[in-house]
Amino acid sequence: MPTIKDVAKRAGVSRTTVSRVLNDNGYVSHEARTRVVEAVKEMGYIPSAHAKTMRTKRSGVIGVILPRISTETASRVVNGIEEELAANGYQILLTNTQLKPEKEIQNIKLLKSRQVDGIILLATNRNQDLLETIADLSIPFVALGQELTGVTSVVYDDYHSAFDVTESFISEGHQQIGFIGVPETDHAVGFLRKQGYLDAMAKHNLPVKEEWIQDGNFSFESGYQAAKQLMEQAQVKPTAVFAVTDRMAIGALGYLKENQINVPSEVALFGIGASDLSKHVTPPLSTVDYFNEDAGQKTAQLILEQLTGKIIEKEKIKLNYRLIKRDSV
Amino acid sequence: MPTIKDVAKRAGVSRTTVSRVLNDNGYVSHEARTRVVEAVKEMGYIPSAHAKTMRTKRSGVIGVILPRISTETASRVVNGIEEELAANGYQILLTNTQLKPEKEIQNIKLLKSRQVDGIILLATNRNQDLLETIADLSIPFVALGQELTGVTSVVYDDYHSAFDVTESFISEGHQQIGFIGVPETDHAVGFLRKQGYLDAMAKHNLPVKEEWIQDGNFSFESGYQAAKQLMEQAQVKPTAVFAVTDRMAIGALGYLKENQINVPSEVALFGIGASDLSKHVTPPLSTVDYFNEDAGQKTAQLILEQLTGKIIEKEKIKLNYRLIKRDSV
DNA sequence: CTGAAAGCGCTTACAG
DNA sequence: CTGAAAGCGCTTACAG
Repeated sequence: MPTIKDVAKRAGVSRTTVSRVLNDNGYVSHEARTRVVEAVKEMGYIPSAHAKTMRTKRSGVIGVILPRISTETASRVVNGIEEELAANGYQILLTNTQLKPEKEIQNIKLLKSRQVDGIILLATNRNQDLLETIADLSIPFVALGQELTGVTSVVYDDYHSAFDVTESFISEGHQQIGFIGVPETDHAVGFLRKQGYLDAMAKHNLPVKEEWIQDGNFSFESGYQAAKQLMEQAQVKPTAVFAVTDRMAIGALGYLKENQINVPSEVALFGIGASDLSKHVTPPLSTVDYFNEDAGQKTAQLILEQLTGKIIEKEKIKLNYRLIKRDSV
Repeated sequence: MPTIKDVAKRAGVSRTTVSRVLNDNGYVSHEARTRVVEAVKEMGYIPSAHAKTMRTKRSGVIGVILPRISTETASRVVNGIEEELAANGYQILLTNTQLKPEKEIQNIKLLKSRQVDGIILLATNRNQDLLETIADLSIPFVALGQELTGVTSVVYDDYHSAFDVTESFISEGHQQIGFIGVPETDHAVGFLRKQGYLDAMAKHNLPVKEEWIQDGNFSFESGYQAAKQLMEQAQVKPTAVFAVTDRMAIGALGYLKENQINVPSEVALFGIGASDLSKHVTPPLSTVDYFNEDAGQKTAQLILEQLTGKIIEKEKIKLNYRLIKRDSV
């Protein structure tokens, strides 16, 4: 691998001059510039990003921490982030935590050791350890998906969207509404969405049976099992089911179809996520679009603002959403 | 940010000693070690990966170039790669080309400038420029998805799987079989799968009408349009349709259902990819499982072998596949 | 068992 | 317009 020294020698100039040509800053005579450009091309010279980073304290890389790499949501968010960041000359370094909270902290340190200029975390919890690690960090940081205290956060409107879904069921005449959630350690998906459901029910004076509330774990299978519980164990069977993710909703749909329970006439169904899947199952699943790409883009913009020093104080941004009603209701 | 110098001062030793403790190599007295470990903890010292890379010429990072980040296939492959690489102490740097061939070369250079120890490319074409760029590269390189001449490649068995799908239709009595492919610039998906289809037809002396062969572009919509062409334009209508990707197959399914064409009794349907989607549409789609995670893992293993110098000559690995027959046939 | 010094490949004041 | 020199934060012979 040729270095800047080799290029300098070949072009008959100093390293300083080569650097100036490469970065297009400072005065360089036309003739010198030409010789350098030529040498670079001839030698196939590629500057070392590490040396540059070390010297300038800027890597041009943003670290992105995902809970899991192979989910539609994550993919879309990353697309939004990537687009915005690439347009501004930044690259992404992706890591994933396999949903293990301890790996979040580990990954933050790893990214820091790689001198990333900022970190975006798709958050799934609000552990104290995590918050402390972030507080100790001296680089721009944005959390997406959970509101973290003291941290610039972009969040979906989990509460209101869940509220709206529930109210939409109610407005269609449903009174017994089942709920498939996830554990509340995931504050956004587990707690807030459930709260939206409960508050909507309460607002319309509809009692909620304990047995109507089931916990899943994001998987199809857990949605299937939750639906089974709902339909086989409950004294009063729900006429509508709200699952907080499309995957679980579709798992539930599988159970219902398997047992000849018609959707929507016997049980109406709603999910969240606007996944490709939701559009193509039969009947098409009603769901909530969280505009994940926009979320990624917005998050990237916040990082960029911090990077360019435009903002100092921590921001909280709540995103829009949209109910998509399809034949499952 | 504290550096190794600060730690050394605090611990009352030289940088050399700190380095030895950090990397656990060379002799260090128990006492000195203890002081260093303590200083590191107290100061929250995180070593600079860049400085280390620069000095050692090893970054511990493997670059992975994806055509698109938000596809199920890519996600699964990355999962397989990540798992294998992480287990061996390597990290991943992801980039994506947005399906633009010129960005493949650009990304290779970018990764090289970041001193990655190796590169994995999920390939979509076999351009001469690309091959030359790879040949000039002096680091381990593995292509996945296309057989690239002179490059260690891991490929799916596009030809035989397509052959088998077609023969499976034939064995069920189908004689008019439509085909939804992609342009042949994608040698694996465009050319080989079509060849498998054609050869299976030929083997059974079944003529193939030109109008039975349609090109899509991987999208649902293109599958929909292709099916429309197939069913509305063809003189002799197919009784079975083979789409080379699940997305296109499901697009086709959309068209068929919309037009009350029963699947499978009027038109049988097969895809490739074993996507989540395929399992959950109605009727469930028959498809081919390419075991993407295993593919990623195998690819990572090849990179690791090159990294540790176990192999020199270029390898070609063809992966297994499995037909999954569901109610769409 | 320990440390001084060189060097990885860049950029950036500084001096001319 | 140009270059010599210092320095970014590490590791690694080498010498003791």
